[in-house]
Amino acid sequence: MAADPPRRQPTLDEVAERAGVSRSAASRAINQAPHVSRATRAAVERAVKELGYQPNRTARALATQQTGIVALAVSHDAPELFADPFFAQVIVGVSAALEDTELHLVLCLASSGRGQTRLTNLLRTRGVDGIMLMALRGDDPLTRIVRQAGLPAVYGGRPLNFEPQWYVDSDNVGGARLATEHLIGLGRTRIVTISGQTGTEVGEARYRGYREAMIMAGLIPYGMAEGDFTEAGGAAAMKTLLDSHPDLDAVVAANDNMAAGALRVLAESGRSVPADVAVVGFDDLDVAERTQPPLTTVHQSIQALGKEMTRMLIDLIAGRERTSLILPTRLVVRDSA
Amino acid sequence: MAADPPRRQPTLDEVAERAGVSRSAASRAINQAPHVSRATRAAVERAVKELGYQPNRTARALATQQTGIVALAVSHDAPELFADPFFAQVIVGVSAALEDTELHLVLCLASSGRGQTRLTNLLRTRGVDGIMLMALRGDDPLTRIVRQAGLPAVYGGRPLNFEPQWYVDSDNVGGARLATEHLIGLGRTRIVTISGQTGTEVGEARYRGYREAMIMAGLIPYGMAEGDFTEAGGAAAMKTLLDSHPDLDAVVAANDNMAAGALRVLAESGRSVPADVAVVGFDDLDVAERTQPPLTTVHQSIQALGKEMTRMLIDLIAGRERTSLILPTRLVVRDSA
DNA sequence: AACTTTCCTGGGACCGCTTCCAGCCGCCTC
DNA sequence: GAGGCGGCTGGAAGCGGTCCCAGGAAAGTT
Repeated sequence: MAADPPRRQPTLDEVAERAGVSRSAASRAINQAPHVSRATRAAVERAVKELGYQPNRTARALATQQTGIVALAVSHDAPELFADPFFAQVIVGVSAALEDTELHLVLCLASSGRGQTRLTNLLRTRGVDGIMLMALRGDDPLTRIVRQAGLPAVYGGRPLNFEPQWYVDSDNVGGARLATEHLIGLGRTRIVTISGQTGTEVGEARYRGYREAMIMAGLIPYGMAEGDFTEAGGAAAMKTLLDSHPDLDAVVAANDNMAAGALRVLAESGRSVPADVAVVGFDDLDVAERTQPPLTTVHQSIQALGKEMTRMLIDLIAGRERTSLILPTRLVVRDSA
Repeated sequence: MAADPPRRQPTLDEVAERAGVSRSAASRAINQAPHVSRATRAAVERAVKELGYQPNRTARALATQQTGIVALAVSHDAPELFADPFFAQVIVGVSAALEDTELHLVLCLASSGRGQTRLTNLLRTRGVDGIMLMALRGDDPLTRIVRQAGLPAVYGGRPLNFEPQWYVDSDNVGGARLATEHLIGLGRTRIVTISGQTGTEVGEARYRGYREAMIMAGLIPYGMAEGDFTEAGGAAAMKTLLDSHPDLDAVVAANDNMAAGALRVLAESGRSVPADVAVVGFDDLDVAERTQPPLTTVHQSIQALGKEMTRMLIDLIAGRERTSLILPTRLVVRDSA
């Protein structure tokens, strides 16, 4: 089945023998440990080179009790949702952070019951040194599983109703505030918001940011409709708001997809953006550049999120102290506001 | 650093002791091996339950010489390109196939030199039982690395200039033929094509399919411009073709992104689709449903690709015979042709 | 009742590496 | 020149499983 004859990899014993030293000495030399004479080190290095030796990962893991593997678990109702570019961005960030370590990444799509069982096994059998979790709801069984495993765990975003000990999150409140303040600075006062699901932390946080900014400016939160983070949901919410608040002059959408939906409905209703109604989104996904007009939006770096989660996990595994992290967001001004 | 006191997992010895049997007996009972009395099995099962025992993955791996891990390596010039939904689809397929096995997936973004080194190490240190490779160019150093590792390896798609022993590929030639024949069936004769990079197997194969269909219908391949699989590239190619063949009446694009670019340029040039010019794409990505008009395109299931690759790899690891696989494509007729 | 055969059993080697520890050596100090 | 101190060294005990094998008990055969 293997492409080449499965010629066994040389072992440490063989290296030691060839170098004329003991296995312990060889091990020490290979691991750059102290208490190795120059001569020994040189002999071992030569033997390693000649034999093409590579220490066996599994054996080392068994001895050190460290697998050199971290898990990234993505929990989602339907595995198809994994296709969201969001996760790809996270993975790119994670990989970047892993790049200058010896760690490898196992990816767990833990949506189904089967997937969760597999993940549980992986943790309980000590198959990984630590884990990163994304897209959890507060009541997700994964949180319990992870807690029980007693392994370092870093959350991406905060589940609702549960503050993990270690997490990395975008500053959703601050971002929404930024967006709203921008509109206020433009002289808008009848500012409504299209929120995400109120059952999610992101949804709640961005809504909170909008409210805070309004109140701090002495304005009343003018109107709100709940969306579901999709283009269609944004469109529906926009219609509702146009009915209830026909004189609105700006809208803060909790993400770009919904903002795109809102733009579509506004165009259909004959309002011009940004003249009649200013719109700002959130996320700064690709779609934001392609809407008509291009979307002013709040930028958050998903890659950075993945990278920081990974760095944090690495530190935790190494036993270093860490505290949770909230990543800044910034406003990207285009034409819609 | 761990959330809970790192209370050691119970070991097989402890289970054996508690069950009042030897370690070997306990091992046999746990692994459903034969030669275990009902009494022993029951005692062991009870002990396992009481202790919450889970065999240590690493120790087992060392003894069996099987890690229970497979790698999916993605080689790409820039890690950002990983954000292409294509890979997400592959991963979903792979995960689905892995779901009813004990195998786990490690994901390797092996674009950079660092990434390649890491992958090489993973293979040479026997960190995985097998590997799947995607998006390779024929001269990719990975092919050599993988060959040397002597591990079961399955390719997704065929690199140019090199036919791997085991691969799963979509029927690109057949798909492009299907698309072209559809246009011919519609009575079009001045059919041009926007190809992918000629340096890629996919690009070449789809171009070949177009040519074959034309020739078999007694038509001459009317014109060709090379794109790069992006929307912008497709647009540029379309402009070129409109200049050189102003009377063209149909275009076969080697993927949906380029087809979308072509549609845009056609609209700008005042031609109506499909009345003046019929357009068909390839891939059936989400974008195909959202173009104006919705795109007739060749559907290939990327998830199926991932799934089949994984099944093949599992078989190879188990020592079963397998031969490469070419997955069918089918035409999805929408409005653009 | 003696002798196979069958089924279980536990002992122990082994997978390949890390790491503790006692011992050895050379060198410095007084 | 004896005692002390460090740096290296190899032996051996681990990490936590799998699995071969010899042997013992129970069952079946004459």
